[in-house]
Amino acid sequence: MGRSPCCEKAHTNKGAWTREEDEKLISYIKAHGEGCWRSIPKAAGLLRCGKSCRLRWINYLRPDLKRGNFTPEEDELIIKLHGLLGNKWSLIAARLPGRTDNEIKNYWHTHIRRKLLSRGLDPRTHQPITQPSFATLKQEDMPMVRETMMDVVGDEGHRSSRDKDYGYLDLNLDLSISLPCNSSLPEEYSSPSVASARSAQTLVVCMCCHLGFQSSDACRLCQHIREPVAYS
DNA sequence: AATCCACCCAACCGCTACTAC
DNA sequence: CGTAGTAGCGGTTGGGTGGAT
Repeated sequence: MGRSPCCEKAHTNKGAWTREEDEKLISYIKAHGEGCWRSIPKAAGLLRCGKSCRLRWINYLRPDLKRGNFTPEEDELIIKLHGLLGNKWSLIAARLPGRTDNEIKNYWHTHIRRKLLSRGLDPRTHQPITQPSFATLKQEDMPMVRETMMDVVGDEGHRSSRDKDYGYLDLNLDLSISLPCNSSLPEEYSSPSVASARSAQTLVVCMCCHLGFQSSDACRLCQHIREPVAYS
C-alpha cells in the first residue's frame, strides 16, 4: 500500500514561483508564522503543495537569508565542516548563518569541489588524491568509523554534551579519520580490514586525540589506548 | 546574428525520521 | 507495537543565462 500524495497534484502549480505567489506566502507567514506546511497553501490562497511552500520560504523568502557571494572565510568553513560532517548540508548550513542547505549544496558542487580538486584533494574524502584514503576502506569497515564519529558529533546533528563542554568545533575542524593501528588494540579493533589498513600505512588518528580529548571517557578507543597512538 | 555549450541555481522527487494515534 | 501522516533532508533535474565559436 503506497503512501497518499502530499497534495492534490492536479490542482497545484509547479515550476518557478511568481511575485504574487511569493507575496501571498510572505504575508501569510508574517501574519501566522510557519505552522503546519500542509495547511499553509490553502490558508494562504496558493495553488502549491505544502512542500513547495516550505522550500520556497526556507531557501528564498526567509528574511534572515544572506544573499550574495560566499566569502573566502565561508568557503574554508564549508570545506572543514564537510570534512567533518560529509554531505549533511543542513548541519553545515546550521553553522553558516543566513545560508541554506540548498545554497551550500549547490555552491559545493559548482565551486568548492573544483577548488579541492585543484588542490589535489578528493572532494569526498578530503584526502590527497594520491594517498590511501577513506575511499579505499571496505564497506564493512565503515560502521566502526561511523560509530567513533558519532561519539563525538552526537545524534540529530545537535551538539552533544561533550561538544558543549569542549566546544570542539571551534577548536579544530581540520579533521582526519582513520582506523586504529596499535599493537595494544583490543581484539575488536584487530580485524583483517584494520590489518589491511595498517599494511597500507594509512595515517591513523583517533578523532578524540586529534581534537585534543586525550583519554576522554567518551572515546571508546581511548578507553583501551591510554598511550598516545604512534603516528606514522 | 545564430547556435552551441557549460554553468548556475531554484525547484522537484523520493526517501527517511519523527510523531500521534 | 503497528500504521498513517507530516516534516525535513539530500540527490537530481531542468530552465535561464552568458560566453565561445
